[in-house]
Amino acid sequence: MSDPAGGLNAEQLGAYFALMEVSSLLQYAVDEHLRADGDLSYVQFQILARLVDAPDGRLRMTDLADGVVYSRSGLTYQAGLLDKRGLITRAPSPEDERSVMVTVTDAGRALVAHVLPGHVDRVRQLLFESMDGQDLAALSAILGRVRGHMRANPPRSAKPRAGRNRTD
Amino acid sequence: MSDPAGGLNAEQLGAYFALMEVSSLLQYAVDEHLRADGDLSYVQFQILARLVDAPDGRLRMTDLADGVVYSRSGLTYQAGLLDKRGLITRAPSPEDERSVMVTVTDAGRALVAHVLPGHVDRVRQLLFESMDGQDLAALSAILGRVRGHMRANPPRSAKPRAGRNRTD
DNA sequence: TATTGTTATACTCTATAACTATA
DNA sequence: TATAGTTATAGAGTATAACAATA
Repeated sequence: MSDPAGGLNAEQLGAYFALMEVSSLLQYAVDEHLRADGDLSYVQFQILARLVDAPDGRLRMTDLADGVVYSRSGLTYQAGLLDKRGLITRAPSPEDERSVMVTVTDAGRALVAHVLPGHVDRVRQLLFESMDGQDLAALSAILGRVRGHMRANPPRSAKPRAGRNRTD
Repeated sequence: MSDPAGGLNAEQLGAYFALMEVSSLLQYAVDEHLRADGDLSYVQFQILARLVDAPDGRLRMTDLADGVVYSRSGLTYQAGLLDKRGLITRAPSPEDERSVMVTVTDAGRALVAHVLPGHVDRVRQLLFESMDGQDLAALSAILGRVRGHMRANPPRSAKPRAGRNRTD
């Protein structure tokens, strides 16, 4: 039942396509809003939001990189942009001189606060307006489980390693 | 962040984050596979897959553009790459000389056939391995409804128009 | 040696506008 | 005039590898 000819049945295929289209449209809409309302990409917003949620508004670069899928250099690039705009500051960590502590500035907090209502509003309008409480509970449960499964089973090389691990 | 004004409750926020993470990881995994196994981006795979599904393996550029969110020039760019590799051909439509008919070649069909099993397998492993029949039915129903809602309510300007634009 | 982060570089992708041609 | 598609161009974003500094 779950593997006809090693593939997906019609319902699974439909769910897959629906998921891709929904997330794509949602991503597009949210990105557009963040850009128009705060001149932020979704990645930049994620970085700021994480910092706002962190104790003292600070995180190490490495901690920031976890969850944001990109490479280290990609994070450095984005952090550079945010730094230039005065939304974050970077300073070497006193505890470990190799690390860089990233801190949200007041301007950064203000921008997140400015952008958040509209952001959340788009998500509600697009994603939740056509769902009732039961749908929400079901979706939460399913996606939560899937997320856990995905985190546990990185398909091949979800994240690049620094050292050995070179086979091609 | 815990109480966004007029926004989402904790469960909604959690579902939103879960959706974004799941789709992001799935997109990443699928993209990686397509690139490794067929040197195709997800967009290119979508184009080829649409053509394979189309009658006679042919579609106009405009028809291809619908559903693939990108701009016309973006589609031209991608089609150019596929053309160069001999996976599609392009020829002016006999019916309407303005249109360009895109056709999958045998090589294009072969590549899709080559890549599809692994593609579908990744989706099954990542997305459906942790779901039972009930989950699948619920997810299908919910996402199908959300998709319909999203298609009916483009947030602002989901697709670019040729003529006059807003001034904000 | 391993880890943290930056830089240099090259490449992919996307969007805008100007352009051609057909209807 | 409106539609279909291409081209030129510019910009954002990402990945890789080489690099420096600290543990």
